[in-house]
Amino acid sequence: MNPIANISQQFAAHHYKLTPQREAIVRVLLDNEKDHLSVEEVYMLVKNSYPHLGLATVYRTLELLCELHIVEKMIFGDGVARYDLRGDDHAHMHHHLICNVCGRLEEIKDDWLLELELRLEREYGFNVTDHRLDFKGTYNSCKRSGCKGEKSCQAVS
Amino acid sequence: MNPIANISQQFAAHHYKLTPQREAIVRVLLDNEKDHLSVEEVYMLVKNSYPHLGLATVYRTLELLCELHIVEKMIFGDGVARYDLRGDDHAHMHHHLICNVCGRLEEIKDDWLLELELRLEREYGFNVTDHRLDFKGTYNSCKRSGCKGEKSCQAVS
DNA sequence: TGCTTATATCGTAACGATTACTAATTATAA
DNA sequence: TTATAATTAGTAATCGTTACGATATAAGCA
Repeated sequence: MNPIANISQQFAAHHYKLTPQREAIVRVLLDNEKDHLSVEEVYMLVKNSYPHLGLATVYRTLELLCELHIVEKMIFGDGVARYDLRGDDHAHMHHHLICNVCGRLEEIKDDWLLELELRLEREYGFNVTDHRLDFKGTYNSCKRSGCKGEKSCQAVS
Repeated sequence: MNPIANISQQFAAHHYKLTPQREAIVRVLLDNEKDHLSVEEVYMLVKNSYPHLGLATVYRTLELLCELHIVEKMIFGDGVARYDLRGDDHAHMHHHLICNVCGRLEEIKDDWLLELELRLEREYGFNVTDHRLDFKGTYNSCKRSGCKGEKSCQAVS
């Protein structure tokens, strides 16, 4: 199914409307599916198709999309929240490689932790609904070419 | 070695001084080693032993401790940064279980990912210096007793 | 078609965590 | 002691985010 129609249905199912503003925001997310956009980035991009749209609407719409589980909010510790469309296929598998040198953020679509989740269930009585795994380190290619300086003291995510 | 003396040495080694204010803050961290305190929490606690201490000093000191790798800054997405003493033994193994129901945060001191890190080195040319793994889910005990309502839409960390 | 009510938007003010800045204080060194 | 550097306190400024009041749009109904 056409993703916009699909999302429109999800809105309707929860008695929300897919207004032109909301649709413009969703299209930006669809067009940048690979990225983890911040609110400000979405705001800048959506201005191209809908110049009049307000910042507060972006905040509200992203929160709504999050509530409907269409996007996911992620906090990487860089001071801004980032949002990501969650494809139906890999519902909750968020593995990231974050490079100390160039700051690049690679997403890995692979579930490496199923076995661990079973273990948590057994040993801790903890039923996992979501997980997130971030690796901080250096790409060998970056180390050789030395693109940029290292970032300051920061948590992994 | 006495932890305060140890930390004092690390300060000296980097041409910093362990002032009374800094020591008071470090003691609060030592006394609450199990918790992940926010700046505000440290501030409140340190007021007991050093009532005159200013908030900015807490910020500065925690940043300094972070720079010296004595504490680690963590962003859990609840709007505040949290800090944790990093014991010498488990330098960078941060696994958390975050309960949807009661909000409890359990830390797991165990390195489950050594094999994965080797794989990243081989397959991605990525050398891991740090990682973090958060599981969001429900303790079976909480599910049964139903302590509190579920939190709003939030990222794992 | 009009009237009513609910929903959504806009722009901006308020908020809260963090950072930056200035003056005052303390330690260090000559 | 005097000069210099490091540290602190207090507060103003910053910045991402949220809340608010007024306006606009859509839906329901006579």
